[in-house]
Amino acid sequence: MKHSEELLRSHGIKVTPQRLTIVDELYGRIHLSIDELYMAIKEKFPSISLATVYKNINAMMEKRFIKEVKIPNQKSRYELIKEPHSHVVCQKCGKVEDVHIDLSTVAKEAMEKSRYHINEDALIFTGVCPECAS
Amino acid sequence: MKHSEELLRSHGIKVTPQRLTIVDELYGRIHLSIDELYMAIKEKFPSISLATVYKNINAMMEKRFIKEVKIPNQKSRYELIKEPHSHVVCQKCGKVEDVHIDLSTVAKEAMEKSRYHINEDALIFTGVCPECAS
DNA sequence: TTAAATGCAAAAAATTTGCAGACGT
DNA sequence: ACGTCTGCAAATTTTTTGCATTTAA
Repeated sequence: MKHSEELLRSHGIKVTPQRLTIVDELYGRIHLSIDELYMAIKEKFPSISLATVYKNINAMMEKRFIKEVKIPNQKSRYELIKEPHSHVVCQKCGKVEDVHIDLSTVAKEAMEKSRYHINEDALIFTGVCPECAS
Repeated sequence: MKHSEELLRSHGIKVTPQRLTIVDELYGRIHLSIDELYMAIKEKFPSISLATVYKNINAMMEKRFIKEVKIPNQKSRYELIKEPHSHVVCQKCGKVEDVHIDLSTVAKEAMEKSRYHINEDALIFTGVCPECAS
């Protein structure tokens, strides 16, 4: 069984061609905004409606297998949930990439200083990517 | 001269009662969404229009003395720019607080791993505040 | 067979714009 | 006096909703 189909099935959400395309797209490009997603899907699936994309993104977020990445000065993007990681975003070209950094130490410090019981973190670094730097 | 007036003046933006109220509001409550801001200001300044709030928030962001804080599962909030800091947000009551943590070590790690030249970070911890925990 | 998903159009929500009059410098 | 800001209404943009039809299980 295809990876994307398995993902939908295991989260108790109906497997439709539209949804498979959305998930496949997210496997391939990792971070996509609603309209990037919509346009990308329209190529493979011209009849899809924007409302369907919205409905599915919301459904998948409720089922907790994709999540929204809120990026400074950009539209939100969506990604499949995998192991915890942070993001770097290029302020020149807008590119977004994953970066794996252990945040347990800072999370511990945040708990001590804030007295909150922390269970998630979202860290986004803004800077200039190697391509734009050269 | 009032602190808020000085702030506007020093950023080359005209001092109006509406703007003073916006800045004062942000001094007092630290993190406010557009409509929290709008409603709060309406009390002191019933004639203010929502468009004015938007225009001013955008103007102040361009002048770089306030910034948007994008929070998971919530509307964006805005804050006056001060020394760098992170945020904790309570997933029960929605409260947002500052927490001061030194991120230079993780930023360095992000630079090494991503090869980006990092110059900003935005870190938000999600958890449960002491009040909601008890 | 049946509950859920799709696609459309319409509605609602969020944000921006244009412009005449008011106001700050 | 001049250029900017305000407030209103209208325009755009973004997201959600209702509903008839189709589709997955």
